[in-house]
Amino acid sequence: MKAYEVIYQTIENSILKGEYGPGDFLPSENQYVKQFKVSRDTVRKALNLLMTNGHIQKIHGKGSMVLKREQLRFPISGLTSYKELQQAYGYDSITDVVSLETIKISEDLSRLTGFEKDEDVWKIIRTREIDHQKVIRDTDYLLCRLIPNLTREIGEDSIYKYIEKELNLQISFAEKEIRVVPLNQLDKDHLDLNSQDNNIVSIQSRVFLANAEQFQYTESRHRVDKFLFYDFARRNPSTI
Amino acid sequence: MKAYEVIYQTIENSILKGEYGPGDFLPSENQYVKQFKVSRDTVRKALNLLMTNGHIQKIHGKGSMVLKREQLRFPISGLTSYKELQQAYGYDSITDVVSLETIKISEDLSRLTGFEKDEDVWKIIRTREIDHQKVIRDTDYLLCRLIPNLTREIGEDSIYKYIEKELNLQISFAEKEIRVVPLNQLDKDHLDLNSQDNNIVSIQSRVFLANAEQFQYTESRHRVDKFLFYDFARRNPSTI
DNA sequence: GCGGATTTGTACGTATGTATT
DNA sequence: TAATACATACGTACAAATCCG
Repeated sequence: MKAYEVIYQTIENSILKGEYGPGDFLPSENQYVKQFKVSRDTVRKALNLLMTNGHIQKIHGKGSMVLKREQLRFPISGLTSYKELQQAYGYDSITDVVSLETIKISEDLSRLTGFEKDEDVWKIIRTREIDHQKVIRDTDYLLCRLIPNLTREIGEDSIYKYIEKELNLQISFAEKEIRVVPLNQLDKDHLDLNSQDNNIVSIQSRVFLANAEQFQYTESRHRVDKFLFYDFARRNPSTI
Repeated sequence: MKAYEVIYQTIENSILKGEYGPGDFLPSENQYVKQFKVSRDTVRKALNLLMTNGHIQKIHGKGSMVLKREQLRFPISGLTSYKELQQAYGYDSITDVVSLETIKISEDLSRLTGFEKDEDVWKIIRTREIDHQKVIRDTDYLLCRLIPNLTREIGEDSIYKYIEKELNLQISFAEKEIRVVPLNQLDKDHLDLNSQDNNIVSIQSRVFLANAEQFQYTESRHRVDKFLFYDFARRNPSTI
């Protein structure tokens, strides 16, 4: 592991363990230099990561203050996958693979997904059951060229885990749009809805690898009362 | 202006002008070192900023590729204020100040807003009219201690501009939650709603200064059909 | 209010590692 | 293999904000 990653994780753990609480100041950069026997540059990389992730606020001339983060959030931001969320928060949750097939991208699908026309893609539809209610319906399109094999088992577990751990592809960034749209027939067929519902939350995202190649388009539809988006944002992005 | 900011803006402008299109590679770091007569460290800060803002993707061993960003998005993320959005996208838009008063934070309000009990705050309610329809209703709470004066005129223009330009306070980060909730009576009283609407999008945010002091709590309620959240996110936050 | 100590921010330079072509 | 380009790491110097006596 890289030096700044080791330092990042060490400090993050000490925050998560409560060794430093909200409002406390971390040791100074120079103290960490001595502790880890690295250059200040390396310490600063770790601290800047902690800052962009919302753990601390660096204050010029004072030090690095630990922030209080509201717990038990649903961070759809930052590309966290459903499976990771489920594990992190221990939801009583089941994924059901409704369908799995390969199709060719049409002109309409090309506009929607961002994939080139005539590309071969996997199309997988899944529902997510939380507390014994089906409240999320995902439709994924994944590039066959990059993900040659896809099974129902992978779909029931975690596609992201498969892509990163098995295929060793590096998922890097995503564009995402969130809207509220009318229910459609597929929602009614596959989800457990409330009688007064006429809308659903739609999250469309295009996901890219480190080489800027798009490998996924997803629409994730959430029953409105089960949807919560939490975001931590900096105004002048993460100073560097 | 700082050296890396100058370089950032120069490169950003050349991208926005179309000098480099999607898929093109920027000059290498070393070429920028020569061009701007700075160290490579400084060039890298500028390029990393471009990367976190979604303008480019740096690819190890290859270079910095310009990404295609979908245009005309509504980036509520990144703390952009309503007024800035309006100016950027030229919406035909009017802000109406419904009420403006100072109140003392009660125990309930303390839990909601994150402010300490008994703090004095401004409470300002505003509606936003887009294309001649009132579709957004904002309720802001602002700390009197930090923002001593607030007028209807400032509320009609831009509170953020006032805070940053006039008071010279540095807005730094925010936590934000987005939900879909039932309409309430105030929504019905102050907004132009569609007959079939029974829900509204609620965005709650707590906003902090560079010294980690919270100065604002806002709930922004959007008519569902006028709500669009656009987000650009990196998986391993902005490498540094 | 001032000066000095501490702490973070910016900038420069150098060396080496790793991915791509 | 060699050249190029980005990534990591170390070190130094000075600027700017904060704190305290």
